[in-house]
Amino acid sequence: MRLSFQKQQFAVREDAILDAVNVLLAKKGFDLMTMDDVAAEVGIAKGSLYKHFASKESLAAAALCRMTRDTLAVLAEMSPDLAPIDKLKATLRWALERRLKGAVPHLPSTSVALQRSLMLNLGYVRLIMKLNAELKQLVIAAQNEGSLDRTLPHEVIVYTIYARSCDPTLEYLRTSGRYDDAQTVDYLVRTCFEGLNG
Amino acid sequence: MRLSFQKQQFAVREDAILDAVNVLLAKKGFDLMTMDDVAAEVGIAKGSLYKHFASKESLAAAALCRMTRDTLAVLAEMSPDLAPIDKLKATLRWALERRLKGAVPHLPSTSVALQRSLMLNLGYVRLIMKLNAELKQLVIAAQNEGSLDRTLPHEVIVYTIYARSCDPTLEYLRTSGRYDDAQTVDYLVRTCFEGLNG
DNA sequence: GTCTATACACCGATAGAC
DNA sequence: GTCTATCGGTGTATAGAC
Repeated sequence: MRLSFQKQQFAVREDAILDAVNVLLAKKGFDLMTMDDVAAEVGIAKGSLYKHFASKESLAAAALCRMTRDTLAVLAEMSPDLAPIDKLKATLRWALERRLKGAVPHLPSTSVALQRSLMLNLGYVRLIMKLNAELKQLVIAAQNEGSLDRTLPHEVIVYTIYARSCDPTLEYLRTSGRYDDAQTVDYLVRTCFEGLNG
Repeated sequence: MRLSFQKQQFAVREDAILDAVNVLLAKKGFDLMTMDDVAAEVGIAKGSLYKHFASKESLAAAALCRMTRDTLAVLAEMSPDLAPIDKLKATLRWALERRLKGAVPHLPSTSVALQRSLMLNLGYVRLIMKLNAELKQLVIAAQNEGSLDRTLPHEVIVYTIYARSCDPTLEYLRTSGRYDDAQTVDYLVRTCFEGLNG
């Protein structure tokens, strides 16, 4: 069943809003992002935002949900032949490349206020738990293959990969200007899995 | 030359203010920390804060300067017999244990606003550059000894250690409640240097 | 130097016309 | 559903009495 023209327009507009939110979250963080900023970036009035989203929190939650869904889609589309360890590396690589393109990192550890409200958002919690479960399965499979340290709890591994995907080192290396993007991403992925000792 | 009683009182009061700032920065982050919060935590009036510090930014900068000085002191007091790689590990371990005790992480990657103002604070920049220089020397020495990967730029190594000291993984593992503090710190230090592959 | 009181600006959210 | 206008609340910083 096709969507009506109005519904399509509505969906397109909403996607544009989420794009703006993504840019602003990456640039200023949740606490410093204002609804005026979002409205200006989209090019609509502030009041109109509230016809699409009930609050600033739900706006951010929607943007983060979309990104989590994208991550799940990337995982789902990977070749089944790929080894678990390579799937994990590819996912981290994808997340870092996406951040380089201006996307907000996965875990909004930047704002306690946002974290709190997200934990109350059922849709977001459901998605993040699904992603956690898939990553956990990959970690366990990689441990069984011997490509990840068997003595580490999978929590430690999953969180460490998450953290690396949000790592400020990415920004620091980029602003230093000494390495191109591909090289930077390589360094981050490699040191995450192989360590600094070499 | 001894300080007058008044001067001593002033210094003690100022240290108490910085303690409060440290607690609040760790708990709420810079953007959400208010001067009312600080005043309430110290137990003085908000107006009095401005007799000690000119602005919220300079207040946060002073707290971070104190912490950076502490880090430099820890480095200075280490036994000269300790291998460079072990000094680096011990420094990371110290930073993580300090965070577990409620201290703010070194790099305020949590707030773009704070980062900006800090880069304009000459005192802070001088301290952080001194710390960077010392860490860089340790990294190079460790690379020469073969205990750190020689193919990695020292920038990558130094930033990665910094990032690990601020890593949200610490909070996640703690709130999971599955490991005690010592175990948690061990996991973080070990995976940083040895990687996840084992 | 500490307090109370306040100036001034900004933000999230809403109201109401079209 | 989009706009303009505005309310209520809060935050930084300052003024002025003591």
